[in-house]
Amino acid sequence: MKDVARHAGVSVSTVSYVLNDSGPVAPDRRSRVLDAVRVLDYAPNASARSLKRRSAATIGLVIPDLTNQFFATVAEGVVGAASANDVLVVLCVPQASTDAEDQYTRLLRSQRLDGAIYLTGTGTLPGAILELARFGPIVLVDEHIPGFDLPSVISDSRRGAREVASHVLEQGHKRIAVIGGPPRLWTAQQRLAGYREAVAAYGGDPDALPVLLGDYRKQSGFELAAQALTTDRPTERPTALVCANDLMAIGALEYCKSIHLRVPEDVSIVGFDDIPVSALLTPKLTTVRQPAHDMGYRATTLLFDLLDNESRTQPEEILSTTVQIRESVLPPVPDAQD
Amino acid sequence: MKDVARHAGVSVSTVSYVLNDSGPVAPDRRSRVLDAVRVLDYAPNASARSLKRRSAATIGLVIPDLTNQFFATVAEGVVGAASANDVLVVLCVPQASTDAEDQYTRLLRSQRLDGAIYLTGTGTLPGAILELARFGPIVLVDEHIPGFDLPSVISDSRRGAREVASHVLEQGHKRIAVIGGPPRLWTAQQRLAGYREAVAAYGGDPDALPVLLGDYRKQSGFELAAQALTTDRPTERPTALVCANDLMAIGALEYCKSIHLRVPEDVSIVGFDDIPVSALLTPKLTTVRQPAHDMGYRATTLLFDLLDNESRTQPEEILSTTVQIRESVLPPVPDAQD
DNA sequence: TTGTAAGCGTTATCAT
DNA sequence: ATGATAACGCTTACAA
Repeated sequence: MKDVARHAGVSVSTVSYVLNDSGPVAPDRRSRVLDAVRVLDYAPNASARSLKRRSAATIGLVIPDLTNQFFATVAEGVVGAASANDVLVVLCVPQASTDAEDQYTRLLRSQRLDGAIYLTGTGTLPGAILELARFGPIVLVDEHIPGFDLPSVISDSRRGAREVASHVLEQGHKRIAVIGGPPRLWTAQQRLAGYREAVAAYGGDPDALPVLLGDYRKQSGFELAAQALTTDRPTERPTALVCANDLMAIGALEYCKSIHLRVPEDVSIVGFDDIPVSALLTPKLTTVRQPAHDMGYRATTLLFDLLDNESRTQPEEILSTTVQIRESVLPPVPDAQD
Repeated sequence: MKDVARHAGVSVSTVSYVLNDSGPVAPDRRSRVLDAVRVLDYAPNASARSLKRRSAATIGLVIPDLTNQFFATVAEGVVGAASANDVLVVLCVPQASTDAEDQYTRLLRSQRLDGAIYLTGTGTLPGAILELARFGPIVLVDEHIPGFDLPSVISDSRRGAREVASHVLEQGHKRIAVIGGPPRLWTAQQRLAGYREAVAAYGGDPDALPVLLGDYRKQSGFELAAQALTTDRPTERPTALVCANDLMAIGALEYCKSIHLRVPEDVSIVGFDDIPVSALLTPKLTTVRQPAHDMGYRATTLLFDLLDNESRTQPEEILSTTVQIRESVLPPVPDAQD
């Protein structure tokens, strides 16, 4: 930078002024500086800048599983919003091995990260998140810690769940089993609540709804489907499986195929998330679309608001979900033969 | 840090020595320092450290599309290796809009990134990569620029391609059409070469192999399948579609379904990559597995080698692929009726 | 409008 | 073995 100053015949502060528009500078000198920058092919040193500014223009993105396309899509939204603001995104994937949240607090405290976007999704304990939030702004995506009003962007899971369950009930299904998500996750609770609302609305007893709890992964969908569909009297077998996310729905679908139960003829299945593969399955999965990209994008702009305005913007945004009706649901066959 | 020094009754240099094991320090004083660190809950400032050390302990990961599970899996490998070395990974997703590679060179030059892992995949022009490589070490994953020996981790695409094509030929298919990838991508060339080798090995004329070139995306698989399967005389319709990646294979599969062509009874399809969804499709896709996670991991350790040893380690690693034989291939039906 | 100089929090050199 | 002290490259009062 000194070189630039010398080359342009001005002082370093002048160079800084033009580089940041942070001071008045005569037009001719400004262009001299710009020229020098170009000639010397100068790039400012970001570390020095961060040191001075006490901010690294970098946020963290905590994501439990990149191969889950819902998360991946959120991530693209985050990166999109961040790079539009010249902010870098560092990828944090909590390894089961190392206790990771501790790492992130260190990252926040050491100024390497100005804030973070946090995606839970497979049951991280909220304690870690709260710890994190003490040291810098963090915004939650599709998660909410009851009692602590952390900023977050969520989708209207409850309504989506209610609607998709209503769709199933509307088709005439009476014996429905739910494969829910990890009970400590807010989304899992919301979806469950939505399902129950639907049952109640159709005159059923929400508390009688059979619920099995999984971990949002495919494997648990498979296992819980096995459990749900294995019954002494076949006439009591559920005719529909309502799954709290697509991955588990896919697991359930696989289980059905493995025992030659036809979907949707023998058993209907619905999921939640509308990850890209869901429309590729046979049958195509009826599910609830979450605006994943948007959620990531909005979460990030919310984080930026928190970062530079002290002025609290609305700390919670709710985006809406839409039911995707596809092939995996059909009216149940009459009870008689089975 | 001054506070820590004061609290421990030592000088800042001693604190630095302790924190970095960078100098001799008496055991008692060392523990006094460690205590002070704990008491004051001190975390070193990373910006200052980078400024001094001229390295940010951060690498870039350039990835064209996170929702592609092959890339996502590579990314997990990268993050795994990086965090094992206390190095951060910043996510770079080239937005079509902004000319992105320029951004990355800035990032490298401004010391925010020590190096980068580069995944092409949909045809970024090599020029950009070379430009990048002038300013810092970058390692390519699953890509190779002929003539420039950039460090890279690749999988043995050609062999995988040869093997999967052989499998198809072995089943008795005579009329095969290839849906290839972007011609400027090395992987696309390799796979094509592999297919041709297989044809030659089976006594066919490799140059007579019908090849349509796509862009590795689902949509182009759909369109090219349409093109390949639309022929005046049905007896000349290909009985097998060999696709250079799974996404295009999936597109092809969708096209077949859309016109009620049964897979694999009417037409066999194979892909490449073995992304997770491929085993979920109906029929399950026969494909070639690339060791994606490993590729990311190894690429990253290679990058670290380049970073601290000047000693050139082997600049190109080749990992092996394995054909996954599944349901989407069957022997062709005899020509007569169609 | 422009330049001088004092930090920002580390690390590393050099005396002690 | 330990402690001053000078960088590292930038921003920003403050002075001119």
